[in-house]
Amino acid sequence: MSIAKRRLSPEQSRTAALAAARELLIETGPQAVTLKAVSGRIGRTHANLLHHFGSASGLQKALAEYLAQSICQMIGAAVIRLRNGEGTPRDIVDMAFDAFDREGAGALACWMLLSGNEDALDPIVEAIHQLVDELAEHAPEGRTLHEDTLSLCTMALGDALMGAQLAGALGLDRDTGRAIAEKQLTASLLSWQEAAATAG
Amino acid sequence: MSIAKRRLSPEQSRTAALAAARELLIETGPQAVTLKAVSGRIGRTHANLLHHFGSASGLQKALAEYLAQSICQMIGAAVIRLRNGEGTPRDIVDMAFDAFDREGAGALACWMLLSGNEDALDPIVEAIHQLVDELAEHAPEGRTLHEDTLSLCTMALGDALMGAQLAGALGLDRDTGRAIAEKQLTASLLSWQEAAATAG
DNA sequence: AAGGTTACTTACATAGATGTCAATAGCAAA
DNA sequence: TTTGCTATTGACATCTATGTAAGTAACCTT
Repeated sequence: MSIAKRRLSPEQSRTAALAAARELLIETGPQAVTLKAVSGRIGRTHANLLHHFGSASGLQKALAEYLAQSICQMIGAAVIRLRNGEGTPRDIVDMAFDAFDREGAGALACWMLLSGNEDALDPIVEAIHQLVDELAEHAPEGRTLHEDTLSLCTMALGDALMGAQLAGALGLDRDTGRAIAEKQLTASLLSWQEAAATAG
Repeated sequence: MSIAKRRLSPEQSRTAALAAARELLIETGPQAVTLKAVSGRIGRTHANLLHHFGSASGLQKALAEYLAQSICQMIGAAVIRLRNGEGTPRDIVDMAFDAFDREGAGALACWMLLSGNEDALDPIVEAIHQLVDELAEHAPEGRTLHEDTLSLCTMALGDALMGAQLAGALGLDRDTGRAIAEKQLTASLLSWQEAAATAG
């Protein structure tokens, strides 16, 4: 009766599902990431997703992990490039803002928190933690990026969720938030370099 | 058969419902603000809420309006007090952060956006717009608070949603976000006062 | 080729949220 | 008191998301 599809490896299935979930998240928002919608997009049934992810919140958690890791990898690489004199602070700012905005990390994090599914946020925080730790290894003594990271992530999240509406209401350009963040990060990095020059 | 409760005026009913909805929002999050939960808390039925608010999204929109107006009124008063030499910039920062955090405005705004119910966000943006317009009337020439407002609201929203987790992961105090915002706002206000002193 | 593992499906079950509608009854006005 | 308005309720209907269970079939191993 049932015309079973070609069998995919669990790994392939999970990857396809997460890609579809990510698309839905970015296109239509968190509410659109349902078992039915995701499974439909990859040509399977919702029971299939339950088979692979155990539960709906299992899928959410896996999506969080997937997004957080790929984004943090991207940002980490950019920071290291900046250390080596390639690129500008603006690149970092843009990347962080895009991660929370266009890449859907903001919507995801927000979704997790609001749905009370707080432990599903762990992968995101974990990935940020890991990124910062890694970056700290290359930092000058007595100076960390922690406060800059906090400030940048906070502004990027807020901007992703409400930036467009706020800017519109205030008669400002859409990228005013980015510009402010860039100014702050640049100033902070400059003071850092000066401190390092003085110390060295 | 049915033992009808004492009849309240539509105004009383709406007020009681909105107060209950606000409590639920702050205590348990947006997902808890359902017709059943809200009506149960004020001792009515969910059909009663539908009678007064028309629909579930009608209730949400009314809640948004209610929160936005009360919060903006509070902040506006504080800004004016600051202008008159009473209080510190930190008061403004605290108020904005609390509005998005403890007062539930952040969760509400986020909820609106994520549920695709974007027009329900209008009252919030409208209230902010109104507040800023009102404050602008008392501002020195050629200088507005718009960028400061954007920056403050953005950071307050981001901090409300992810501040605790981020600070924890980065080994920072919970109020680091506020401290950063305070530093920025203070600096901006100082440059404003200097400019005003030079011009005057 | 035979058999076992398991990806996959269909069908069913459940729970919660939203919404409709007719009926009841509190309250004010006549 | 009587009458009209409407706040309020209970019962019912629907829709969506999630989850369960058992059967089917694809693929790998032997």
